[in-house]
Amino acid sequence: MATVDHSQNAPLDDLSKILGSDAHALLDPAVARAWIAFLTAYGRITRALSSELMDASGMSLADFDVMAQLARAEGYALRMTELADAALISKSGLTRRIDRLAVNGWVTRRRCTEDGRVHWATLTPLGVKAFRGAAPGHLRAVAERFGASLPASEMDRLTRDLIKIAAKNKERTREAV
Amino acid sequence: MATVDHSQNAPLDDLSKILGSDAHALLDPAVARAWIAFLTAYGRITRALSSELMDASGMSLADFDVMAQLARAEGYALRMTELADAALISKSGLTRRIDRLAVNGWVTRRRCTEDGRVHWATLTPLGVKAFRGAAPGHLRAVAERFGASLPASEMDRLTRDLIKIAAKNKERTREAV
DNA sequence: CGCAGATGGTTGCAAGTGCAACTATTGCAA
DNA sequence: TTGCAATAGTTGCACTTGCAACCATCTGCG
Repeated sequence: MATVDHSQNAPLDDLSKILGSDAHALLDPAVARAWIAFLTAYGRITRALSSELMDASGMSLADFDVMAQLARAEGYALRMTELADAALISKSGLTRRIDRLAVNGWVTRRRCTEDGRVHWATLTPLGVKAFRGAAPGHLRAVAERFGASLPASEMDRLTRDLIKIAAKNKERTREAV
Repeated sequence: MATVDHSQNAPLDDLSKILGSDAHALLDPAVARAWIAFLTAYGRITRALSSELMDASGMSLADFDVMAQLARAEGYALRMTELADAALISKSGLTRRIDRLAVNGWVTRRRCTEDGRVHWATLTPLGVKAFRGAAPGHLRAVAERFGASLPASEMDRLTRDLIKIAAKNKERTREAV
């Protein structure tokens, strides 16, 4: 899940040994450092949050995401495709995730009467309860692990930077770099 | 891979509906926005880089990471455990990844003569060649997708922020939030 | 009508993953 | 020496995942 390096010291200098001195021309060392920090931060924080959430609520991070999407939706319901897009997972991944959530009784799948192709995933009352149980601990954990690392003034700037990065990579199709 | 929300507008306000007004007490809305932006940026960028790398070099992002670690190591060799730590994957995951890289002829596994428990994973000449072939495109893609999103002045600040976040989550053990 | 093409979801498959249990080897102590 | 604990890696297992192929349903055009 990480690339190039994970210690914070000049990863590109190390690669110059094998790539030659044009390594710096390919990737600015400052960008390389940021990239490594990004991957490291992501890996550590999701690993920690994921096991905390699983221990506390028997819910994977992906489960929580899907349920959170439903929780904020009108009537606690979304079409499968909408939900997959919102949760950034593939359609097939969602199909099986909903299967599992349905086994827990947290979500139901209803065929749409107006368009027989469409299925609505809906949070059940039990699912609402499970989400209400899991959310406080998880949100607090995000606050602790992610929010508390930076002063509030930095947070908005970080958000802006990340949104720019996300925007630049919005395309789902990947044409030549 | 995302949590709470993926659109940029006030995710916590949406959750107040189900969690009650104390949602804001659990997680500052500014932090929630940053968190969502973080997850979205990560998901999009790794997805894009991953398929570009695979198309161009038949190498997964994880393969590249492992090979990059070896590329920067003394003699292009590392012990299995060192390598697993460096690449942030589990020992078992590394065992199997090295199996696959070995099938390609990119890496070999040698038993250490001094300590029979230890195995050295080593980049073969073919592996060096493969890495040299893959790296320029991948590094350029990182520069394009990640680096080019922000002015150079922002990049260092972003790095500092991310390092702080990573540092806060360094522990491998997860005690109560 | 009626059938081609688009759209929504699910399933087959071939991976990848981590945890826990296992094997091999070493090091140390009685 | 013998034996046991620690260390390095691998393997069994159960679970996820995404892609591509597939089935079901709808839409629109002839």
